[in-house]
Amino acid sequence: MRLTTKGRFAVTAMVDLAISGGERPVALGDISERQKISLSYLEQLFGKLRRNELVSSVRGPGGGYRLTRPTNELSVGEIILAVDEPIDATQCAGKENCRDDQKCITHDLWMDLNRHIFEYLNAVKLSDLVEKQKQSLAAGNVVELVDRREAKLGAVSEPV
Amino acid sequence: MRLTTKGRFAVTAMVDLAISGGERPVALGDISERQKISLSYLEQLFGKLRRNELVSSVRGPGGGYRLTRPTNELSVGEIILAVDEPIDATQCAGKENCRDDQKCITHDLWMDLNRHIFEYLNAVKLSDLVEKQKQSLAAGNVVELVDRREAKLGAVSEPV
DNA sequence: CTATACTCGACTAAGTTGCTGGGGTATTAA
DNA sequence: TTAATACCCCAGCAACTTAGTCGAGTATAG
Repeated sequence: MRLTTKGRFAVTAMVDLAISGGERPVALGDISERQKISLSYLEQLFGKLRRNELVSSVRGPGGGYRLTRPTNELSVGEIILAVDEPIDATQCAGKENCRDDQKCITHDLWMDLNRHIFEYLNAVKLSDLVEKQKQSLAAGNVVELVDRREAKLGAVSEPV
Repeated sequence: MRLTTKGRFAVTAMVDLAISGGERPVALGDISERQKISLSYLEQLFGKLRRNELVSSVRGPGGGYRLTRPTNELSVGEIILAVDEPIDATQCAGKENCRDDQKCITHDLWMDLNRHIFEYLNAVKLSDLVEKQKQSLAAGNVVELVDRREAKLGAVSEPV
């Protein structure tokens, strides 16, 4: 698991897609304008999202993208994995031959951390983000100004 | 919060330091050999760890690094933050002026995810990793071969 | 005095990020 | 049939990060 801004872009776009999407598919051009993400970059991201079957595409005029699943069955973890792709990050590349005396210490440790984070991100569904976003919008568009003090995804997980 | 291999190196090295460290400070050269991380790279990482006061250094022969705090007061989150440094990752750089109609959607959402992950990583102490590592070693050094099926940080947090 | 080991800075190859541009192809509507 | 829409794909790019090398220091134990 890697966490970079790339995944953030993807999640942002997917939330936008979820909110904007109704009957007709949503064009990347629209998302690009709304979220100020370059169209070509979005195309790259959505290429991966499509190949990972998180979205489906409709070509031609009136075309665009649609979610392949309801938002409550689409997790943030999946989205990030889809765009950030593989990345092994262990020196021994999955093989356990990295060290023979002490071995590479954090092999399992890191796997565990990774796994936990991934599990958390998998538990956060797109619907949670959409819900939260809609609340924000309903609350009068000044969310960021009042929000810093308390902003839980309460339903999703306990605070640690 | 960013999660890359760089943080992993730092955590690896810190676990090694915690395990190897006794009376005398631990030289980077030793960690370098044991963990197969280049000395110069370790120097860079430990420079940051030192400036963030997670370790202290002793120069000269017999010198090296020591943890500034007991392992149960040193979290994985701190280590990663120390080496990965700032990184804001929001387009508006903390300012909330990024969008005026819909604003940048995931502003808070992402902050929340970040915060949660950070809180988790903060809850994982170096002592947890050291403990786990010692168990692994005690279990006969063949951990990686049998481990893939079940490797929890049980004490630290519930599986989601 | 000398060997050890931290300290600091400059430099580098390879990879990633975010983006531009240019060519496609499928589909719809005129 | 043709034009417009919008996905699809690839090549290339500047800026940055990663992981590392190299070299020149400085503090200190013996």
